[in-house]
Amino acid sequence: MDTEPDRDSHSPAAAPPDLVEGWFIYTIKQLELGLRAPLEQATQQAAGLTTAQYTALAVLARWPGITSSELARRSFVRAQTMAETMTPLLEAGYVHRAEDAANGRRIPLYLTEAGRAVLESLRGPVSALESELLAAIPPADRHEFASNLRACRAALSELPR
Amino acid sequence: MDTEPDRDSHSPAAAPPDLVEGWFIYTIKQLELGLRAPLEQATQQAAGLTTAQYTALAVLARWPGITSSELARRSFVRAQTMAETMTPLLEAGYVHRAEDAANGRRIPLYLTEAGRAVLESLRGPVSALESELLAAIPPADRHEFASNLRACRAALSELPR
DNA sequence: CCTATGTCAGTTAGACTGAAATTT
DNA sequence: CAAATTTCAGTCAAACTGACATAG
Repeated sequence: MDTEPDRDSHSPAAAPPDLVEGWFIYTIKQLELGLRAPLEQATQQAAGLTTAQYTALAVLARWPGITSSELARRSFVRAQTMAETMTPLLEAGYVHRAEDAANGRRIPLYLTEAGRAVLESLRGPVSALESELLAAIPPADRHEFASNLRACRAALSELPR
Repeated sequence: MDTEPDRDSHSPAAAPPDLVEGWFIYTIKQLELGLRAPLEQATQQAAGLTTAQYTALAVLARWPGITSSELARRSFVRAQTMAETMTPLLEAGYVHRAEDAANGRRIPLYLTEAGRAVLESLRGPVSALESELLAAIPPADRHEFASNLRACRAALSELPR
């Protein structure tokens, strides 16, 4: 698996094995691309959601009362993008906009019961997909793997703009 | 970091902490989104490449003689998408199309010297970005982390279509 | 005949930038 | 006045589907 490629005639001096830096970056990109289709299928047929909407709901489930802008920052997209993602979720009644007494601009968001239900309905299909990938990791490594992946995300959010 | 969110009034019985499955899937998505802008900036200003083009070159560096279709499969995109990504790289002279004596349909692809050079010129900026993220992982874990991440990618490529 | 590669064409989800109004 | 949130509007890279010729 992922053995070294053949070094053939077109590689005069044979490129150094570490020519390809960025393995982490493009592996992440490949994973995201590869997950896109099966996740879209799962979320679409189980709940009529796009993956962007599913992700927004999932993050919102962890951070109830968050605003759309904050949700955008956590998700590494612009506020305008998140607003577009949220619109159908608000219309579908999966998300509720509350008023913030202390700040007229902030609009805290919450999952509704319907929103929680739709997320719950996706647990099966999404977990199944996730499990198939995580099955490739030794059980003893999984907790550490998860925390390291989250550590990368945290580092990413602290990058200079 | 990533502490438990407040359980507030809108969560009547307080959702179970594991309501949000799919942490792996949406963390991957967040990482890809968060990496998009800084990577685009690095590749664009150092070499005038898009991230898709950079990724194609990086994969091609590891698998010289691969065809566009095979490259597409490895990258989890359709053949048509990869063809579009390749076109500017061929025109720029970063990639060379060879003839396959054994099979008139297959067109093996190779990095040219210019292609290798442009990849080399990106090592610095890309590694810098990558290093900032990987710095969040204990050095002793890094090798294991890399191999586990690749294992997930391998599992993904073996998913039933 | 069936499959895979390569190519032309059109489409779309989901990001982006720009700009404006509102509030702290 | 500066900074942040929300919203309207337009744009774009980069994926998608469909169709078709050709090689094996």
